[in-house]
Amino acid sequence: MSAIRPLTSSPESEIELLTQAQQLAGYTLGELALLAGLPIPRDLKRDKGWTGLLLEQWLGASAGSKPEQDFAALGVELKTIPIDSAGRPLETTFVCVAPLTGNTGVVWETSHVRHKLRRVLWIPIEGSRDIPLAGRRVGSPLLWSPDEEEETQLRMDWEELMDLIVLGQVERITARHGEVLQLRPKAANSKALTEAVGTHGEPILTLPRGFYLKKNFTGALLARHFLVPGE
DNA sequence: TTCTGATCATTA
DNA sequence: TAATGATCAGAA
Repeated sequence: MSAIRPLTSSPESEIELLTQAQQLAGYTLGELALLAGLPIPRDLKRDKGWTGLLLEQWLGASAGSKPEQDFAALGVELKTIPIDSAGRPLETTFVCVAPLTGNTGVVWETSHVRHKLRRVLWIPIEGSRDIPLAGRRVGSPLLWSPDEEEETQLRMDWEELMDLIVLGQVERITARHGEVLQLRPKAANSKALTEAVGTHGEPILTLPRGFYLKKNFTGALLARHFLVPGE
């Protein structure tokens, strides 16, 4: 019997990472915050990224705002995902910012979306707002890579959205585009603007956008993992 | 009740 | 401003 403790350096293998993640399953966010010496906010209204940062610390992710995978040496991205009592996602999952300029000739194979999602460590976490933040439990982790079907779904949506961006239609894109991947604002507020391409190829200013995984997609991949007998 | 558009904190 | 970490909250 040994106490759990945060990894102080980056894990050197997927096994080490997954093992540590499995150790955290069942603990509450309050317990993990206390053991890590982090203050617990009352709720997430002004600390939306708190859970993600807490788990980063426990798993030895390279902290900070580097445009890299969380575990660069392993090629693994960490994602916490809030779930309801039935294990279904409560929120969409942010993937990365969408490039709105300089996209002539871009292809799926070298896209940021594909790179980010190549290998993901999913950590489900109880997210219902009627559970106090400190009482929310961490679930069993899932180390995932998209299968052929998932990759096809992602590529189709990505190509549709990127086509619209390249053609100057970014402001006509809504969250309803895409079956599993959607484009939505990703900004401090509605006044934060970035450069994009207009209808006639001219530069325009518009809201920064991000790619998000829709709940049907993440819900299915979690369900596939947790419903398979013998796993 | 769900979903889309908007928003919050922090670090370069 | 843009990148990281995401959830909020009003409209549908």
